[in-house]
Amino acid sequence: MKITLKEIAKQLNVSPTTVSKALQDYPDISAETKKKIKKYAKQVGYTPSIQAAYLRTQKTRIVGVIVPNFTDHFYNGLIEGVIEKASKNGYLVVILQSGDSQKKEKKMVNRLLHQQVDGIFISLARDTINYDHLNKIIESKTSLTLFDNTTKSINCNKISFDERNESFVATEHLIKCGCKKIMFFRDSLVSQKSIDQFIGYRKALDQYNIPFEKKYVHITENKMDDDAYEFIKALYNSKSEIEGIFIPNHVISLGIIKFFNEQKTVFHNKIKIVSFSPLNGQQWGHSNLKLIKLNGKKMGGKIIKSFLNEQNLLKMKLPLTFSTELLKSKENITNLK
Amino acid sequence: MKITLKEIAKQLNVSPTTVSKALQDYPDISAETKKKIKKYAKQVGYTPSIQAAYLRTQKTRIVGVIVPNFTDHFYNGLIEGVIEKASKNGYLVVILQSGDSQKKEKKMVNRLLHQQVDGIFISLARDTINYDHLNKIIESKTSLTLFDNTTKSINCNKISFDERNESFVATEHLIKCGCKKIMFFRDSLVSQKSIDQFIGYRKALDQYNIPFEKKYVHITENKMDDDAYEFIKALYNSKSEIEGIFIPNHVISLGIIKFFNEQKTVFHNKIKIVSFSPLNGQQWGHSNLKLIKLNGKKMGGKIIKSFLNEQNLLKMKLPLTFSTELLKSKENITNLK
DNA sequence: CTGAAAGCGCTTACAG
DNA sequence: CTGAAAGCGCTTACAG
Repeated sequence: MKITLKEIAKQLNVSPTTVSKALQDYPDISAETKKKIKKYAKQVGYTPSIQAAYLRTQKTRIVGVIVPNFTDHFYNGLIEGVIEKASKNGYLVVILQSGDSQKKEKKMVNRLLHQQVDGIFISLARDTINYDHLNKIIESKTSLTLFDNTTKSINCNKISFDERNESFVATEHLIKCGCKKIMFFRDSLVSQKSIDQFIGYRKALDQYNIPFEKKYVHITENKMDDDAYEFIKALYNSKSEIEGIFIPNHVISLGIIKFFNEQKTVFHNKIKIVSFSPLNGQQWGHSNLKLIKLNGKKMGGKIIKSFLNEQNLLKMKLPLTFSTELLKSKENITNLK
Repeated sequence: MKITLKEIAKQLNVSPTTVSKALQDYPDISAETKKKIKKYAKQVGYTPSIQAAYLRTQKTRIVGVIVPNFTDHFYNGLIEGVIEKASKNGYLVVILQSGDSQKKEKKMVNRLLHQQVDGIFISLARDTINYDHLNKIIESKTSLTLFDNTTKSINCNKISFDERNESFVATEHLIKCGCKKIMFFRDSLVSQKSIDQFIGYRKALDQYNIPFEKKYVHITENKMDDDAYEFIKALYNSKSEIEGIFIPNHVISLGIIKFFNEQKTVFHNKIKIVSFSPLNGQQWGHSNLKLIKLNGKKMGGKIIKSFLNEQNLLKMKLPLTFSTELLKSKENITNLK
């Protein structure tokens, strides 16, 4: 049924070698032969089996992406960007979700390695503190790109937002709006991303001589949105003096917004919020909410770009060099009243 | 570097055949030998190369999903469901987006076929009217499951919502709320899904003796949300007498909601809306909006279930039988005031 | 310019 | 119960 190289060779009275070479444009095949073979191959709709070729090329034309979750729309956009750019370059993309768990993340890396994908791209789970699995990827000569939540301990291509600066700007904005008592939500005590966000927040407070108070930092537990919802509700009922909230995470903001929409008036005009988000703000209907847009799709494209670059170096047998890219959010916060 | 079957055989002084059989639990290998080989394999972390095995087994352990877009959160949930269930069963999932274009859909099917995936799952693009690519899948002995937007012209496993009934119930509900002039949004004139939705809408009107008026049906163009936004805005400005709106599509509802949130008061209390949606309603802050929840994740799981079932029949060399499953929405509409 | 041969890492029908 | 041999569909170093 399925047509093979051998079959084509037979039909055309040449050797399989010649067919294979012609299709790959080897310079030692005559133009005439190439033309004949290519024409016939096209006619019968032949394309070499990727699986069979793998045995020799060691390439599967598949890459894998591991994200913490699918709830955060940021990752949906990112995945879209990865798939779009990968498709254009002939790669298929396998998607996996770590559930923000180091254990699952390790399992998935193993599965991907087992499938012998050409590249693995990971936004680390928020509790990942051991990097054996990442070293294993590198040892197996598979391309590794870390994005969004990365780590300094591993030497590979990295792409993330300039979390420190973005958090500084967000916090500074709340301060400039007159807020002094500013809540900060944190989803992890160990992830690089969360640490950088915290540093940015602290830096802004310091710069404006606002004392840091531990009680204004809330660590969200597993169900980030529910946790945030309950927390803000309790805060509201306790007649807290909070003036501003900085939420560096879309999922957490879902919980907060849910509460605000339930309350309508009261809280609305009192508390100012800045949140990182992949969405447009207007849909939420909360005038004191300002979203700093994070463009996941763009980051997705950059991931593939860095991967293709590495593949190219590999092919040319050149030494690998790694880069760390810091992206900016899409728009600055300016119109928070 | 990478350990092979041959290498293990050498270390253990047995033949590669024996190792292969032991690892697959062939009954003709002694328990003792099996134990020894398995232990060693585990110790050195050996797993057979999927790529190499393919040449004989013709299985890649990869399946592909093609959805119209990633904008509709319904598909995000669905993809999550597919990945979760597939992972549990040792399959990796490749995700592709057709952009609701038949042309792109065909290209992607070809790419997936080229990779020789074990199964392909498609929600057809809304303009797909030619099914050659689907027949090609079937001819190549690859499992095909159609979901969400399917077609009667192809014989394979199918899973979708009971669109006719859901649309009937939605329309009926608006009628029971006192609406007579009910708008219906439609995203395609040719897709089975859209046709069924239209039939349900018509049926409800007929049953309650409400004359069907063509002007109450609006066909959304490419950018569904923007189109819907502009349309509802114009409708509002023209002081239309519309009383209720039935939106059978989440992306369209995004445009409508955007407008309502801009208007706040006026429209709010006048027009009742029912929309299919994968989201929770409370976040939108529109009291006259009722969402009929479509559980994408559940559908995703069912897709894999039907696939595994087919793979099983194939393995047993039993004749294939196909099923068409109609799912219900998660909750009935009851609390629309 | 062309092709015979080896080999990538497995699986399985067959022989013993 | 074990293993030699063929073969899955390609690619490429080598010979001519």
